[in-house]
Amino acid sequence: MIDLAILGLLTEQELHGYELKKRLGELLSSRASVSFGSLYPALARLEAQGAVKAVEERTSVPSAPMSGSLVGELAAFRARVRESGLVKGTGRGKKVYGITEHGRERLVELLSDPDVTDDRAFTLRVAFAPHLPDAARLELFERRRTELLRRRDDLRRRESDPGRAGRTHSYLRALLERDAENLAHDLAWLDRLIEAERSADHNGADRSIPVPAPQAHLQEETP
Amino acid sequence: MIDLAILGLLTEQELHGYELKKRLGELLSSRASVSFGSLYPALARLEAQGAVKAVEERTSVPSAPMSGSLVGELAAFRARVRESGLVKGTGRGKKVYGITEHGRERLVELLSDPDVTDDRAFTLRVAFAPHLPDAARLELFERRRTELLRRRDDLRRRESDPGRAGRTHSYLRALLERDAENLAHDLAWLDRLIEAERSADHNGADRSIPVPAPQAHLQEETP
DNA sequence: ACGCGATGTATCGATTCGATGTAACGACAC
DNA sequence: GTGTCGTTACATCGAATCGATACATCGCGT
Repeated sequence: MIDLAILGLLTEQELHGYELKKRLGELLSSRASVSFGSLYPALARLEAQGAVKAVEERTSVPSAPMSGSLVGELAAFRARVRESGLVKGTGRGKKVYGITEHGRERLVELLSDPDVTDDRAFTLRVAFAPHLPDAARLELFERRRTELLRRRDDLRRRESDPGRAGRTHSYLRALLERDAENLAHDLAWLDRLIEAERSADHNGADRSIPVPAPQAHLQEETP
Repeated sequence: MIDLAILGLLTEQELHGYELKKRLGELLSSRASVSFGSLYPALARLEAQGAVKAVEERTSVPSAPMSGSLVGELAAFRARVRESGLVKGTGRGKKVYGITEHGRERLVELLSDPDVTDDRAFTLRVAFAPHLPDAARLELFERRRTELLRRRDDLRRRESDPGRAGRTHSYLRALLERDAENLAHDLAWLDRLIEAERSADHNGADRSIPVPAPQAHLQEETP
């Protein structure tokens, strides 16, 4: 859900569309960002719902000395044209969005919804985890863990399926192997995260330091 | 692209929509399959393009003894209603699709297109790699390798970005770490795949055995 | 005899993507 | 100063896809 991403980013800072997309690109690891074709409609949607609101609209920086009257005339003409709505492109004039109280509520709602098991959504939720209370955060991690375990069982069932054995060539086996390894790796990472979370909760919990140690893990097996 | 998936599966065996979806679910690892909302339109599209064609349409199994004349009346009535186009659902009557010569050409085209760097697409391509000549297959793997290296450099640049240092909390660092590890892991897997491919090409190349050894790797570093 | 879950085809509205258009701005060249 | 190029920025379009839902039949268990 793109709504989650927008609200999460706007909670931390007021931003305009273009900047929003850039930040999302960093968060979601370069690829797998969102396109303008979904971002702008989503912003309009959220604004209509009252979850965000336009804060500022700079049509022209007043400090810039325009020197000539002709330039001023031109700008005024263009403003009139734009106002008339006869032209598509609106040119420069960044719309800065901010989150509302309602938007903040919606964010917590989206962060906690247990029905979404999407990978992208989980990444976003971790990124915005500081906005969740400790209990909800741990619950989120545990739910993810259950989901990953479910997938691993799925995979194992498929690996030891006598039916497909015949029409399975080496490349398919390689893919299966990759999936299994990736899954195991993800589980190990998640377990480290949970462990760090637990030990941070025990004492006073400095939420800004606990980077999980890169080698620790507590992965039980079901052989 | 869903076209790739459909054509690839139909090359190996004639199938109907529902079965197609099931196979795709297995191939793309349970989640990340496709929905009927894209599958059926895609099949119609491909049929219009002449890449696939409906082979068989079983409307009713003739061996089933319907015993009563009333049942026959009812079925006839329903057939009439369906024919009139006033009703949406068309009920049972599986449409089995097969690939055409044109479809086979299109498949090779889709398997080789160098502009698609999508993860899903790569997985599908590996799954259907046996339909590619040796050279094209190796090229595909090498292109993937380049793409993964590009992403790794992207990630490293982001890791050592002094600008973001301030507003980066522990969860963001954990996410970044996860991405880096996943990427390294994927690269190692790919290198094993390439290695297996190369050694298979040297001799007679039994394309059905060479599963890459789980521990080998030849990952050069850019420290 | 009957209901219920699996198998099947199909469509709808909403969302998202990818491409494209428009435009202002900064910077540098000349 | 005035081209014109690259970056920033907003916006929309058509196509692809999703998730939900409808409709219909088969087969099974009870």
